[in-house]
Amino acid sequence: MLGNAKKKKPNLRDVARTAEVSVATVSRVLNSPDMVNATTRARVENVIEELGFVRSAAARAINSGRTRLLGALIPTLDSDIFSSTVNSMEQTLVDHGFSLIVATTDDDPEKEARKAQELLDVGVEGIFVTGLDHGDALYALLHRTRVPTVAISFYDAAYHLPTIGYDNRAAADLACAHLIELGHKRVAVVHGPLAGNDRTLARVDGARAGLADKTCGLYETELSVEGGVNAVRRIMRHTPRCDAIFCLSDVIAFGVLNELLRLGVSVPNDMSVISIHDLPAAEYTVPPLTTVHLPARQMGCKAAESLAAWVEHDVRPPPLHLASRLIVRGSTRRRS
Amino acid sequence: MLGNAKKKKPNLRDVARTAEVSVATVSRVLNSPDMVNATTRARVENVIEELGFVRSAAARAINSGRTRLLGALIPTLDSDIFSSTVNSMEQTLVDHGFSLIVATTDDDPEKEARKAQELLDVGVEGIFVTGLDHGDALYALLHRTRVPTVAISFYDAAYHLPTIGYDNRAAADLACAHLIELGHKRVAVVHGPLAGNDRTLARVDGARAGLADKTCGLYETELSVEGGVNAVRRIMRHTPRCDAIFCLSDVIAFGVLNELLRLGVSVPNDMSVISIHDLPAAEYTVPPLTTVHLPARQMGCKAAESLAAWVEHDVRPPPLHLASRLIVRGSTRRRS
DNA sequence: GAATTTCTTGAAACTAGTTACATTATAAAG
DNA sequence: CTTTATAATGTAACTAGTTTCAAGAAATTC
Repeated sequence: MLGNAKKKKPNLRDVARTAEVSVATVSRVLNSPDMVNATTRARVENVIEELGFVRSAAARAINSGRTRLLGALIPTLDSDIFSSTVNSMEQTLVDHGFSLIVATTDDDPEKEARKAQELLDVGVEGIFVTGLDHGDALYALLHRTRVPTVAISFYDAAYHLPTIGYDNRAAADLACAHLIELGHKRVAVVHGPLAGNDRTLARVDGARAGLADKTCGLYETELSVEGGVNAVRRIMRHTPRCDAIFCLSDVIAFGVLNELLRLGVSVPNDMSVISIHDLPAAEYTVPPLTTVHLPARQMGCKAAESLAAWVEHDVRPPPLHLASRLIVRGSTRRRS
Repeated sequence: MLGNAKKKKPNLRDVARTAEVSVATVSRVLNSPDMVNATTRARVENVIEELGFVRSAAARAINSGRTRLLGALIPTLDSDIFSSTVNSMEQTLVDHGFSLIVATTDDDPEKEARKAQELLDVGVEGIFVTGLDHGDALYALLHRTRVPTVAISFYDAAYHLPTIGYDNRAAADLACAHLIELGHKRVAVVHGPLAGNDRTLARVDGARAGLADKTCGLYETELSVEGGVNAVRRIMRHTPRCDAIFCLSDVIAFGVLNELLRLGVSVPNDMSVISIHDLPAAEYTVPPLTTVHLPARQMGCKAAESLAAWVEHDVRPPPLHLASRLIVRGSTRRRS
């Protein structure tokens, strides 16, 4: 079983020789069968089958100058936050004849630049990056190679790359406005890691501005359910008298909700909880989570279409703002 | 801004001409700089920089016969179920110098075969498939092209492809044994769609066998939190007197837990809930979820290593069984 | 000072396809 | 029975790199 792969794989010339036709004819059988006489075609097709010939993608690419490959630089797939976006990206891209290479960066600029180089090495024709804040190495690379690149998860018309996403600051504002309108006075803000994460940073800015003096502390934690659980423990130690917790991401909110429940803190009676993202599960928590909906799928879809069009027709897409909107459910309540 | 991409991108020959050296020298500067005189190298490097030369991945691939691309056929990324596996796959693959193309199949054999063809068209050297049950078209394709392929999410030593995964049936058995040991008599089983999903099917088989006459109904629902919520509603209508709910997937269990809480059914006092997967969030539900741990990350990692080695050194990996184990937390309790 | 070794470099032949152009044969039109 | 059109196929030149082999120059050894 080990040594049966000895003979190298056949190429176009091998097929041509065996079928006693020219390479051009074989190529025609592959690409425009109608041009080839039915008898000849059948003979060639038999030989192809017989030899197990598979045409080299690289050789095709070299002629067309096209690889039909796009790359996505994503912080991580190991979280609901990006996986749905990547999913819809991939689905949309297929319709445009592209394949998607995913590369995770862990929000590390160095890793990101390295992976970007790798993407270019394998020949991607376009790149998706996440957020606006990237290392100089990446910018230099993108500039040098002029690869079409769109930035997702963040809308900023002034950015030097087309951005397709939502306004993270505005999303935080929406949530804050809701809390204030409900009469909240002491809001704890829980957010994921700030290091290298401009999306979170923008949300924190939005929260700071929107809450003004109604804040009672910023809590940084991991971007996970566990992170939310831990944050609640800290909040209860430091500012037990706060009346609302604003989570800058749904996954954190899930943990917060669970831990509050465990501690016997009633949501929304004793504590309001609000968040940003609106993951599918947000509708089914207890109580259902009030959150700012971010159109993650739509973003994946639009970004895919934009980059595909850019690569295909050389038209740089305009930045696209996807509106976020507040979804009021049961985790927030008016204070008396 | 539109018309500046008129001139085509420079190639090796252009660089050679401008730098007044041969193509071989330019190639050497790129691949083995030490062989080139420092002065010449500097000159060539300047020209490369100046012209913005980027070497064609396709042309390189054609010579090496390598694309360093692998493809993964995954039901969906839009769920925690596969995203962590894909994430660890990608991370591991990078260390071996491969890039990963993801292709989602929605558990549709036709879509899967189509995407497999697309993967081969772009030149992947190896493929990951999910589960064991695939369409004839896919098998034919894999057989014809002899691409190294490993099947994940399912261990079966007898399968014609190397499998790397856990024993889904045994995982269900583990959970059942626990329920029975706790004295449960009436267990409702909630599972995701069976159509084209051999993993779920195996778990259902395991549950049927393990539970024997202790079952009180099989409930099929969507593989989501919402699916779990809906299932509870149906269970309460049809078999309100059951004393345990066995969810064949954590995401369903999350919904089940939430809906039971909303209905005031105490877990584990009135109802035990057990599940399979052990997603990170399972530790932080209320109560913490008793579940069978599936080593999803480890699977991604091992699968990546196996396929990388197969492609690289032509050694077909042996099937690999990853043990699942019961994690007893707070959602199950002994019946009196 | 001659012989040998090492360092650089280039010409040309590869890799595996696609495609423009030429050629031949057959069929239809005049 | 030519002339013209059409279909089918082949030749060879592309695509963009890598690599082998040989040659020339410089450095080292005898």
